[in-house]
Amino acid sequence: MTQQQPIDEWLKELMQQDDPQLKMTDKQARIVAAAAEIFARKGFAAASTSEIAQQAGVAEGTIFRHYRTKKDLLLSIVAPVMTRLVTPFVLRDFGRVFEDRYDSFDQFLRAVIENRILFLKKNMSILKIFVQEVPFHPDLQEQFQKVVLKQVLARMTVIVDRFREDGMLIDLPSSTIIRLAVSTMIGYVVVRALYGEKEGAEWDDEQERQATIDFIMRGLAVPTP
Amino acid sequence: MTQQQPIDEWLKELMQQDDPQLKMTDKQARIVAAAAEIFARKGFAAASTSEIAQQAGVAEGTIFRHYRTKKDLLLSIVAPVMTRLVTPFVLRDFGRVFEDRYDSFDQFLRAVIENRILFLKKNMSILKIFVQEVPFHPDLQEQFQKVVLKQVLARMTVIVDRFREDGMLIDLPSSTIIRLAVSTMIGYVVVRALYGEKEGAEWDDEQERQATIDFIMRGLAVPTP
DNA sequence: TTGAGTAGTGAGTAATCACTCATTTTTTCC
DNA sequence: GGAAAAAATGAGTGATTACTCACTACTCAA
Repeated sequence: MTQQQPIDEWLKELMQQDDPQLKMTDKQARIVAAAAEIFARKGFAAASTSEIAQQAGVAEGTIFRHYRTKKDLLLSIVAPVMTRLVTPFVLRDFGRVFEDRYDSFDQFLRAVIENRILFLKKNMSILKIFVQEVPFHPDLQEQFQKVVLKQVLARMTVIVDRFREDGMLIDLPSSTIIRLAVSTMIGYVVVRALYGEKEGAEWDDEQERQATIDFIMRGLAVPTP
Repeated sequence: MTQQQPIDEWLKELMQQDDPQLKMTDKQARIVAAAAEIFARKGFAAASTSEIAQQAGVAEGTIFRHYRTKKDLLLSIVAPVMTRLVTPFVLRDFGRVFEDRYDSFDQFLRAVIENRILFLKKNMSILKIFVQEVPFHPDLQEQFQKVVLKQVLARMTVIVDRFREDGMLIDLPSSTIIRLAVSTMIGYVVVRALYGEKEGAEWDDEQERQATIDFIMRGLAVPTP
């Protein structure tokens, strides 16, 4: 199964935590892995704790020894992904990006796209769970808005402002520029995930990626009169 | 509640059906309305038939007199929206569009965008249910792929091919052009739905719409060397 | 070796689930 | 107005739900 691998990869990190408070027993890790797989496949509401326990090879009571409620289990899987989503944007190192490292917007775009694609590959199923459950959990929405949206938007606004002031971007509100660029990138990522990685698909990834970046760049370039 | 209105509007059409086989009793209509509201708010799996019956002011047994299972009820709400999604694309009248009516791609884009925005306003909550449930119902996925995707894609490919041959679009695969244009439009629609119609939002709809169309046009125009 | 603390268990709980069906109410049509 | 048909009812069904708890198994420091 294609979903197993990224979960394992992500789990490995969780289990190798040095902080003893976050350290997991073997059975706890199997619970999280089983829950993640079943949540992704059936959705949170349709997933039963008994099925999770069975798939994890664990007694049902064991789940509730580690997580007070089923929702706690969901949050323990889904919440960490949010901070991991923001991480590259708040990193000092990434902050330098828009000061002097990249001198063209499309270089910057390509860096972001490549960085986030790697992230997606490792966190696909957990992100799927997150996207599926956000509409039904106001606390998740709130957390996402405060932790992710605000931070990332603030950082990106700074970048866009700088490029616009340098005459490398069209004169539109930063929010509009970000919306256009981000929705185009999300479209690329979603189509790629849906049709790009199937067997009989004709999807030249590098070509599509380049076309996407070029499209954004032409759309956001200062019009030459 | 903002969700009530579009449901009612859509229900009115259902109830005014002339085909006696599709005619609904008053109570059946109330069941569908209640189900749509609760499915949208809590998700299909978390919605209970008893709650639907209560909100509809109907005995629980009445639901199962009209719908064999809870899933049948879901499908009766969600399936019709798919054909309504395709309708404008297979309409004769719309077919003429790309023969001689519109002579520029951005005129065509604006027509599509305006047409589909009207559709969205009337079918918001049902579309929300559809998007939320598609991942968990393979039969819905299959139906969507066959009924919507194939038809709409085929039609759009013809349009794009014609505009490209007339030298009005960049030389990229039609599928790529469609992906870029559609994902940008979806981004506009989604952001508009999330942040555009709130109270304290600064969202100049006409300006954003024009910026979006312009962005697509610049991105897809033949590059002038 | 012992004892304290943690991890794991699985039968048991009340509540809720989708769905049934015998019965009653309403509508239809002559 | 009365009989046949259709619509609606709600108590009842067994299955399943998330979660509890008394108990056992294991780990590890003293």
